[in-house]
Amino acid sequence: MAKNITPREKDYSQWYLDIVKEAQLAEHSPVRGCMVIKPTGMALWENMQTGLDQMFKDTGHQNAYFPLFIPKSFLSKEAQHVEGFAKECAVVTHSRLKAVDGGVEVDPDSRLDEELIVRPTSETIIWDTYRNWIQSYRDLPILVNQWANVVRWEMRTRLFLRTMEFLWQEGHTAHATKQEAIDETLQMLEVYRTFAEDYMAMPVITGVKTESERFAGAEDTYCIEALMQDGKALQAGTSHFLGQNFAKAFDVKFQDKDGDHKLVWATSWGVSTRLIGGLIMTHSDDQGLVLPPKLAPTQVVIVPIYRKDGERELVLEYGDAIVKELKALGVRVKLDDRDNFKPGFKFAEHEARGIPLRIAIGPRDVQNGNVELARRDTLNKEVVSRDGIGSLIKSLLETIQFDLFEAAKTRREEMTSEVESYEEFKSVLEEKGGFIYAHWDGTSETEERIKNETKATIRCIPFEKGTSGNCMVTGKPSLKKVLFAKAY
RNA sequence: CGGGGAGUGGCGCAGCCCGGUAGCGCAUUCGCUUUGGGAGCGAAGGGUCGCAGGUUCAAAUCCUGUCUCCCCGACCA
Repeated sequence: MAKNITPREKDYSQWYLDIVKEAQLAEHSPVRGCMVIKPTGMALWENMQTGLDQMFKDTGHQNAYFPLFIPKSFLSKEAQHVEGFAKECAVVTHSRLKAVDGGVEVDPDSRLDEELIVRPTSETIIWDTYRNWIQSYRDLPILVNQWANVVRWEMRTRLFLRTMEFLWQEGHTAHATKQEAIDETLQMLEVYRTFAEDYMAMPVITGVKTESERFAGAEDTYCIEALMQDGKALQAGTSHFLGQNFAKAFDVKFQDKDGDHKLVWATSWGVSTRLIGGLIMTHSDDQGLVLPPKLAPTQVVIVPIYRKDGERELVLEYGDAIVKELKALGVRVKLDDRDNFKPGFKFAEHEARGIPLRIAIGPRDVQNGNVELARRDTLNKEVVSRDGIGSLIKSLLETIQFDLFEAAKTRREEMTSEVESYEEFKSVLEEKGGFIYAHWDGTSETEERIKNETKATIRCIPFEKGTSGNCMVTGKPSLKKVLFAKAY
């Protein structure tokens, strides 16, 4: 195991990869562009799933599951949608292999009449299904979510942030009215904002995407945008108002109270394992991963310290009692009783894995009725009384959760600028990076020009109120400043 | 898909230029000593050198092809 996580500054990518590796979250698979999520990483994702899933249920949604394979013809039904995804699809063309001297080859006789696409997203197959589910206004709304894997044949991949196959959830809802669909879109965006901020302790900016950044097939794409420690933005979640595009493409109509047949209004929304990448880049430091208590698979680890066998039993017994007490309070706690590692090694290892709180217990502590408590986020250590440890830890976990969010928010604010001129924009982008608010004339041409010249994109048109002014590039009128950044 | 770098025991690397039976550190196993910030000594096990061809008496090393990974671009959650 490496002694240290690599220093940042120049080598942010390497720093990121080292954290993923040292924290045992995931590793590259021999399969091109794919990733193996290790048990520790999966435990983290499961906690995220649990939190999100509960929020979906609380807002009236149910889970369902749709096929992995999508007939090619489905994908061609919505013009914008095809254009967006056609270039990155895995296609199944055959159904059999046959043995050929020691190996296998694709059996040419098994060619499929219609190729199957491995879903890059499920709008098409779901809307094809919804057609049969929806007859009357009484069948609406349909509020369904699916937890699934999807495949996008990306040119370049990066662990968690962009892999060929990734895990996600995709919500797909159908509504009788436009307003109801828009409300749903915004409601789910708010769910994502709440999850990012309250669970992940990752502050986000909410807003709407420009036309060029919009989801293929959507009328409006809303998003949450987070800022990573290297000053690059990460699109952490999207919620789309799909209008009637998919209803038209898949002929999904319902008979309304007034007897008229009407097209259904749609939304879709999703977040993926990319959130784990965002979590890593939001909080981690040079000691490794830092996890917010609400999501940490293990919230507290107890490290026993001893010299002689008698001491080992003594501290383990002391530690066991604390484990029981914390478990009874619903704290996820582990006692690290491995005898083949020294305490110092364990300290470093648990820090690299991001466990929010560490309790060290030596004979001295048992003697005095104390424990040593160490916070992962601040790396501060203090000796506290063993009595009342349960309630202290409960409140400390909450404090850490809160402090992580505040620290991340402060970092983001330090990395956020507001500029008036294009020159200023370029120099801030060059020297500081981060989020930059600037006026823009609302055209794709200007947006494209800025992107080509600076690599910065419009992350979103924020919901926040702003004042009008003039586009920093063309001088044309602008209603309010929009959010720019270089992005992952 | 363009430009750059790299694939050698589980991990990190040396060896390659100049061909001659594969080495170091960490990890693993065993023993003893250690244990309040990544332990020490001794012994042992483990590799068709990414893959496929070619040159050669002989290939990790030279040649050709191919796959994968990393970094920078274009594309994207």
